[in-house]
Amino acid sequence: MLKLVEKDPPYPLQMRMFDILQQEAREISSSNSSNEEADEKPQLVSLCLGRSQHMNDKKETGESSDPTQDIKTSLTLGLDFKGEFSSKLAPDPHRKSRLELGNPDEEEGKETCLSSRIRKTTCDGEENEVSQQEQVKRARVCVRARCDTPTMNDGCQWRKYGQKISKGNPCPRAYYRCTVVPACPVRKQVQRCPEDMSILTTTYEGTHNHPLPVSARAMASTTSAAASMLLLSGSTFHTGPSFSTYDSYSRSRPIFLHPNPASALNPTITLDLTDDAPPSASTMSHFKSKSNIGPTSLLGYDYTSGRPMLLPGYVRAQAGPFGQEKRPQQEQINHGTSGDKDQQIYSQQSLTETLTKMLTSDPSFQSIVAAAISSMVGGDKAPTGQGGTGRFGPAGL
DNA sequence: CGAGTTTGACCCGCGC
DNA sequence: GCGCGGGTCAAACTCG
Repeated sequence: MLKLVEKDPPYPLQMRMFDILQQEAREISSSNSSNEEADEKPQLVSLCLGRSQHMNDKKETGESSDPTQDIKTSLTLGLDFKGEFSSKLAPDPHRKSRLELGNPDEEEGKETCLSSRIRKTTCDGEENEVSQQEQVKRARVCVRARCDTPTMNDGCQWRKYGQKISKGNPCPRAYYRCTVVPACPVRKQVQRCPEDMSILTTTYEGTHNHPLPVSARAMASTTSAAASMLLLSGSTFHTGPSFSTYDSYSRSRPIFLHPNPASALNPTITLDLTDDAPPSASTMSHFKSKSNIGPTSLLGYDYTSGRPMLLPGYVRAQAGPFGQEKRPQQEQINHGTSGDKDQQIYSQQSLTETLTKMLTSDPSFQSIVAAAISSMVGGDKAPTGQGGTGRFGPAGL
């Protein structure tokens, strides 16, 4: 860990933050693991915050002795089901059908039959995991945030492979595929909100099967944690009232979680990071009107109180050389000065990191999220017992 | 020239 | 069975 700081002297705060994040994620992961094994609940979802089992395996076998490498490879986007990649659990139906039609797909082959112990366990196949696989297949994490750029910069490299005008939304939906490694199954959909074009909705699906760049880990762990909690609380979302964490964090801007009515078959947890929700909107919008950074960048984290807080200087403190899209062609079109662009990059990084902290470091916030999801699911599937109280603690604040 | 984007066509699931 | 809509493919195109 210290090596990281030395290695990257201009960004010690970021490194320390990830250090803390990693430590807490590890604790949560280990506690989840033990709880699940002990209770043998049918739902084997673990809140691993994106840590992939195969990384742990590598560590155990001594393949990765470098602590730096350990950190760099420890987080993945998506869910971790007992160490199995959701990529294997959630094969592309189209690809599958094409395989059945006799079109060999080398990538698919690589994904399912090459190296790693994870693949081995998957290939062995366990029928009692079918339901879990189905669940993983459908789980998505949707992030709603104000963003002027065509895509939200999450630190990963994405390649656009399609665009579609969806019904009821004049804004086209863009489809991106992770290109960090050719066989990475992670995809994301990006679409602007028709009511407010400044709001960008990014939906992540799948799990990275490769080490993530530093700038991508925050979002990865965030979405992973959110998705995990979603699955812990129930596999099906029904329409219902939105939930706000505002009451609990009265002095911070709220983060909303609400069901996605359009995703009944694909349970989607939506992390609403926009500021258009009452009642703090007025305060924040005032600030925003005078700042080019945007409201999300103003949300910091108070290590003393353990709560989110307004922290105007936070953006700069978290600034780093990461997060550049490999080909920011469209961003250049849409942006005037490079300074503005930098600020937006910082803003997005700060957003994801802050959210990650809130999800991973604050038990009370986890309780809130869990309670919110439970209430959406119907109230009778609260994450209690081994899956709930043990991880999220009592809901009382 | 390689990598990424655009865009029309195609496939598949789902509802009627 | 049919039509619709979402998701993906792949050839053509653009850009550095």
